Amino acid sequence: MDTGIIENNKTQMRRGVLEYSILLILAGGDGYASSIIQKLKEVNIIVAEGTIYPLLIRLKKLDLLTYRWEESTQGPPRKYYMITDLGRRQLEGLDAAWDELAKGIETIRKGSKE
Amino acid sequence: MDTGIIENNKTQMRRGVLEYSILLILAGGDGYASSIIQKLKEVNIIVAEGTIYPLLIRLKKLDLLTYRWEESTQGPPRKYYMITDLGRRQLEGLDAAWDELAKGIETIRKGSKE
DNA sequence: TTCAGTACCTTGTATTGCAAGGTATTTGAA
DNA sequence: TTCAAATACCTTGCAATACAAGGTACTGAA
Repeated sequence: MDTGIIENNKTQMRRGVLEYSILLILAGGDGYASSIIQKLKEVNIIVAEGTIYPLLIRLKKLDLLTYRWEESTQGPPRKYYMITDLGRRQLEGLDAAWDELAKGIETIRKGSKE
Repeated sequence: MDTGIIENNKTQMRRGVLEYSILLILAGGDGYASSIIQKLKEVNIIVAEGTIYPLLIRLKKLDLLTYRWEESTQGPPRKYYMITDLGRRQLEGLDAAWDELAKGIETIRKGSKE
């Protein structure tokens, strides 16, 4: 595996915000694994299947998500995930955590250019 | 160990940007472990010693940092780390990676509020 | 019946933040 | 001199987790 420093760090950065991103996406509408991956890809956050499935299961176990099965006209049934009330509440905390982090980085960034 | 979902996620978010933050700080002036921890704390990025030492060693091995010893008037000598030319070049890539991620999150965020 | 497309999921590995614990130097008070 | 506190340095082991790789199952068309 290659993993330049940058590539590796992108993975690390992604790591921190994946759960947050998924909750954000589902707060905007229900989705199933592949559709979530697709939405993330659209904003250049690339995630593998092997990452997303365990993550959805974890969030479900924490009662931040639930799901329902839904038939598809194109292939096997889909597991549509929905955010719960608890999930929405936690999402507020994550919003705040992200804001704080982004602000922190901005501050350091400005300081390093004086 | 407690680890609410939020607390845990803060750790995860931090994880992704630690190397980046350290390089940013050192791009703004040399520093030693404790002074770096202090600067991070000032922007609410809390890091333990056990995190920072291995990280500095790793960045040194990658030639993104070097160091010099310097006497202190207050305690034992300090290992002052300095960013290298290679480090500065990599930092540009990390800047871009961060911008991309932050933009991605912003986009999802807006989408989830329609 | 076979194949392609889509969806689901699991296992094993590598990375890495952090708690906990340890060593060494300096200073100053007893 | 001796000891404690403050300040540095560093290492070990654990837990969390992204991902590559590999697997199962359903549908519809050739």
